[in-house]
Amino acid sequence: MSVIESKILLKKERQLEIIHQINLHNKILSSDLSLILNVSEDTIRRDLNELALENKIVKVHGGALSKSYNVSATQADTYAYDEKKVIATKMIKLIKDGMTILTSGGTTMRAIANQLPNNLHVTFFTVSPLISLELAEHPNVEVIFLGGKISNISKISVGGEVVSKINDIKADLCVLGINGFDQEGISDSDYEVVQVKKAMIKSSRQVVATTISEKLNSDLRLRVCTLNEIDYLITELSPENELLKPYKGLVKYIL
Amino acid sequence: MSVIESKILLKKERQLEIIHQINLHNKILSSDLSLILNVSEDTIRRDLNELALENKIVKVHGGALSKSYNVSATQADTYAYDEKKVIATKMIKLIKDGMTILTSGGTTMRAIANQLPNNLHVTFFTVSPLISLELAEHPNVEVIFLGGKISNISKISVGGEVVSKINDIKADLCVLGINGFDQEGISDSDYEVVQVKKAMIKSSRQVVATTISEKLNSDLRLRVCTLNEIDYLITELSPENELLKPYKGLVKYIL
DNA sequence: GGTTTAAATGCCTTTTTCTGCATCTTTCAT
DNA sequence: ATGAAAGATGCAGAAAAAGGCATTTAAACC
Repeated sequence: MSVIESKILLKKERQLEIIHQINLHNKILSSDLSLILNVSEDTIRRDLNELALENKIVKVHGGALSKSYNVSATQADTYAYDEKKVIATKMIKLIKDGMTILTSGGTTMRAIANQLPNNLHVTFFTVSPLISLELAEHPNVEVIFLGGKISNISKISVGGEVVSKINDIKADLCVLGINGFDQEGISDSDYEVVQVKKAMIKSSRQVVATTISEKLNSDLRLRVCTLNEIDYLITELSPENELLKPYKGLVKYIL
Repeated sequence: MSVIESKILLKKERQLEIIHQINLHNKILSSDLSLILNVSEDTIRRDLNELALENKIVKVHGGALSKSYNVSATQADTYAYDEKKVIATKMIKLIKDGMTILTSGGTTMRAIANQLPNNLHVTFFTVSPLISLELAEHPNVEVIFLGGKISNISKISVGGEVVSKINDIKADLCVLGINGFDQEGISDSDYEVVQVKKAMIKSSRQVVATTISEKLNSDLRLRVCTLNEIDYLITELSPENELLKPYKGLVKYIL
């Protein structure tokens, strides 16, 4: 740790200290720096200007941010794609020839559909146009799309017709992409999506919840189901990971 | 760290956190962000506006959506895209507020869906996952997907269930993408697709056939309908073009 | 060491930015 | 169709940035 002495620092020293602080905290306020370094905010501002000009930091109103903190302009790719690929690999191990599988939408599900091996002979029921297309690329997969009104927000089909159609199905597996997950269970923020997911759970022998660990311990407005309704929880983490401890015993299997 | 440490965040930081939240949940409500980030909804709204302007997110009434809903194949590299855009422009002139429209799949239809002006209030019934997604981008369009088995080949839903569902609809307009077209009428090579298209024609007051001129004078194995069942023929050519002469009088309107 | 010179710093004033509030309009769901 | 929720807009106070100016400081030169 850098001890701040009352001694006066040279300009160069001070700027090094500023960079140090930013690397440490990813951000820093001009006012804090002024206090720490015992110079006026004007001086700090001038320092930050110089450092920004040298591309050492990112200057923002009120202070500065670390360069690494700043997201690249092109974040086009799916968020956390690597994590989702790990999840897909684990998920696919649960799928056996001849199964009937009910699935929702979401980018995690898309990764699963994408990674699916071509030799699997299974039937998928889905409410997501995107997933249906991804699945339809696999020659031995039968894809049934459960039609209905397409929600502008969630891009899956919703409404009474879908729900009643789901009720007529008896699936081996239900694979859910998750938005909110905590000790209380699965939650979501879209009323119509919740209705669909609830129906899917009810119509399946086993339920698999898939989510990247970041979504653990988040609670959204509407409840989809409780933890005891879930058979498998799949994240990109190893089952022994600390973050999964709270769910031990509450969910049958954690993969 | 995504953990909110200090109460006060810099504006840029806050916006990064917003993007993070959206990537995590695919969508987010302004009110939730206001709570999470401890600022007024006005500020959130301004942030969302900025981020939308930078094309980082998609803003909707009440919150924002993740931008990553794009389907792999981008529009621009579809075959004969320019021609299809011309067709789309002509086609869209036939659409009036309040209409119910029945559509098949195909890249021409996709161009139409893409070019659709945002102020149109119409209801689309479609059997194509791709078209449904494209249409769902338009806030004032209601999209109903007619579910069923997704054909691996044509990537639209087919089968008895779809056909009987179509029979229950009464649409103002049927917009067909065409594969084969000659003096005998419309033809196609996939049996299941033909069944669906036949049903669509039967359920619509008016039928619009759209095709690039390349497909004119081609005959495929299976007949979909004869020319007198078609109300409009739309190609990228001017109606006076030599290639369209053979169809004068056989089709009501050539655009 | 003393003087010169340029850089660095602090202070002040003027702009700009940010944010919340109030008001009015638009949109949405019932 | 109508009431409620969300959005847009203008305003004001607070905070931060920018630029000019004067003073101090550090270094360079003799």
